[in-house]
Parts: sequence; structure tokens; C-alpha cells
Amino acid sequence: MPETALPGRAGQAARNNVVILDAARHVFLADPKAPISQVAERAGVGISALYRRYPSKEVLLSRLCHDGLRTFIAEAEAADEEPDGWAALTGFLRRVVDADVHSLTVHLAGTFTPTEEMGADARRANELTAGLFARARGTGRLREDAVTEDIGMILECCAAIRVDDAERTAELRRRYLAMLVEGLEAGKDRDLPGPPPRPGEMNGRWRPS
Amino acid sequence: MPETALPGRAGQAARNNVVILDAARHVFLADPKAPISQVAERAGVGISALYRRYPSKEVLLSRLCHDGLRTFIAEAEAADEEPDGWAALTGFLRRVVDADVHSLTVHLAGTFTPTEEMGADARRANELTAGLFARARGTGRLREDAVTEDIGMILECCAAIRVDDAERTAELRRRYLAMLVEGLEAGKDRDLPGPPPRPGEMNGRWRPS
DNA sequence: ACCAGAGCGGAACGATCCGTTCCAGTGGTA
DNA sequence: TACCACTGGAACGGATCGTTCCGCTCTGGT
Repeated sequence: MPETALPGRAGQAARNNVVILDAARHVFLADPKAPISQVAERAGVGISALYRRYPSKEVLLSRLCHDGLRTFIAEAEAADEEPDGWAALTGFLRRVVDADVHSLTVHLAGTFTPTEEMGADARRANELTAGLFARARGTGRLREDAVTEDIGMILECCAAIRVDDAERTAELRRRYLAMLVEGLEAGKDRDLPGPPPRPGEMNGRWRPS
Repeated sequence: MPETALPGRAGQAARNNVVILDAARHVFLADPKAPISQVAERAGVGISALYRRYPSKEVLLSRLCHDGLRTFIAEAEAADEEPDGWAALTGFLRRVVDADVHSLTVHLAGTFTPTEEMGADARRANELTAGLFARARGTGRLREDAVTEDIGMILECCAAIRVDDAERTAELRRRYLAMLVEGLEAGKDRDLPGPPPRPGEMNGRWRPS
């Protein structure tokens, strides 16, 4: 991403590129069904500026979703560098929650027809998550009855916290992520109730609307 | 609620009363912006059967929301009978989560103009929640840095869990409620990050759309 | 047996919303 | 100065949805 130091016309276009993406992320995170005019309004540009860059709303949503997925993968790969398996998992959760990546990838799914590449990335994301989970398991700090699929569910819980201010939202989410992580940690002898989540159980979203 | 043993026309009408409310609850829980025709379809009745009972969609939504609020209050009052303060709070949470009452009251707010009576009930609900929280605090099992407002946030987290099957949804929610409750419990010495939620911080929903 | 009408299903209507297209204006660039 | 890439926003057409309306059924009372 080049710095927005270009003068004149090219500068405005480059600036609009990022302004539009930021606005779209913000608007569609708050409401995945928001009209495209709301994105333009928030970006402070006209609707043409949007359609010059993306041929349709669906493409824009797809782009946002895929970007989120890539962020998720990048964070997971970065977490793998952390030597302590428990810190790797919890730090990963913390950063993914901060980036609001879960809403981007999961809540936007179903609003567009997924591409082949996204499917592959989604699979890779699952593998990486499973790897981080396995490493955390190896440390012995994970409770026995936790499963990999709990990770996605925990992210889902955190994504439900949302207030008007973005920074405040992040603060609150960290609070409940901390509670959930304590629940994920071995220590108390109580068992979690009910059968654990199964793979793909939460993915009913990826097909219809 | 009279048994549906009445014969003939009165019987069908009485049956439809409950069938329609059930369908509306199910449909609007899954999607608060669902069209009213979807409610009729799920109930297996025509649209007239709806409009014979409720003069508008807004009235129906208001009814559902208020019913949920009353359930919340009833559960809180029932929990107050439980002698152990910790069991009272956790049992209350468990039953409110099972009844999916949080989505009914909170996620439907803003879709209709609230009545005076609902405001009073909402205030009463808050008082009861605060009372249960205070009793739990008295047992010493609550972590020091937990606050009353955490209760609503925890319910919000649980409400985010939703799969197609209702019973499975309830099972999974109990699982993550258990994790959150462990995070609510004193035991580990770690502090929760960030400032705690403030009263009414999550209530931006009650005004605009 | 008969009929008045309560209750119902669903088509039709009108308003609103929203994605997309289109056109005239603007300002940098050559 | 002339050009044109880029933009803002009005206009369009289709889809959606709340609500109304009409004709039918079938009950319950006489």
C-alpha cells in the first residue's frame, strides 16, 4: 500500500481506495445488510467512486471477507512463532478479537457466492487453528474436555459484544475473552455440560441466506 | 393458557393463538427483520390469521418483547427463592439462557416504540438482576472485579451462539455459559483487563434503528 | 335444514428501499 | 487552452414487505 503522498488526481484516487475499504469494513461490520450508499456516505465519497473500484456490492463484500480470512491466517502463522503453546493460543485469540476478524469472515459469509480460493484459505485457517489448539493441549493447561471447535465458538461469543465506540468495543471484548479463556483453562474439576461442538456445526451460514 | 380441547371453530382459533405466537417467536429470534409472511408460513396459517390478532407487525413484536421481559422477571423472582446466593445467580443465568429470553428482549428492542409499562418492567428487571448479583457477591464466590453489568454482557455472549436446531443451540449455550461462569468465579488471581462495563452501555439499541 | 357471519387463505396494492446506471461538472495534466 | 479521468449524486427499475381486501368455508344457533 503506497503512502498517500501522491499529489493531485492520483493522490485522491489512492486515498479513496483506502478510505472506501475502511468505511466498508466499518459499515458492514455494524450491519452486514447495510446499503451501499451508507458506505459511500461514511467514506465521504459518491457512489461512483465505489462502482469505479468494485463492479458490484457482492464483489466488495467478497473482498472484505477474504481480507479478513487472510488476516486470520496471518495472525495464526504469527502465533505459531510464539514458543509457549498456551501463550500462542491466547495471544492469537486476543489479536483476532481485536481485529474483529471473526465478524468479517463469518458474518459476511452467505452474502456472496464463495470462490474456490476462499475455500482453500478457509481450510488452511482451520488447519492452523487446530495446530495452535494442539500445541496448547500439549502444555497441559487446556481442560481435558475442550475441543478445537470451541475456538470458533469463543470468537463468536466475543463478536457479539459491540457498542458504538470501536475502542470501547475492543476493551469489553477483551474482558469477556479473558473470562472465556479462564473457562478454557484446566483448574476446576467440573465438566462442561453437554456434547462439545462438532466440526462445521456453526457453518450453516455458508450456504443460503 | 386453556387446553386446546375446544371443538370446532373456537378450538382452531385458540390453537392458532399459540401456534402463531410460537412461530413468531421462532422466526423473529432467528431474524428480527424477518417479513411477517414468514411467520404465517411457519405457523401454517394465512396472513389474515395474523392481522386478525395483531393490528400491525409492530404490535406483535412489542408483544413478544414484553413477554420475554416478563419471563425474565419471573425467572429472577423464582431465583430469589433459592437460598444459596451463588446457585441462585447461576441457576438464573442458566434458565434465562435456555429460554432465549435475552434475544427476545434486547434484540427486538428498537423495532417498535416502547411503552411506558415496558420501561417500568425493564427497570424492575434491572433491580432484580442487581439483587441476585449482590447476593452472589455476599457468598464470596464472585471475583472481586466483576460488576452487575457483566450479567447482561454474558447473556449477550450466550445469545450469539445459534445453530439450526433449537435443542442443540441450548446445549451449546450451556457449554459457553459454563465457561463464562468459571471466568466469573473467584479463584485465579488474574485481573480482568480494561474498565468494566458501565450501566446502560449496551443499551444503544433502545433508541434508533 | 338453513343461514348469518366469524374466521380464514392468499392475491393484490402501494410504499419503500436499494443496487446499479448515467450524466454533467471539475480540476489536474499536457 | 483542451482534454479526459474521476467524481458526486440524481434517476431508474426491480424487489421486498406491510397491509388491505375479497371470496370461500364451515361452525353454531335457530
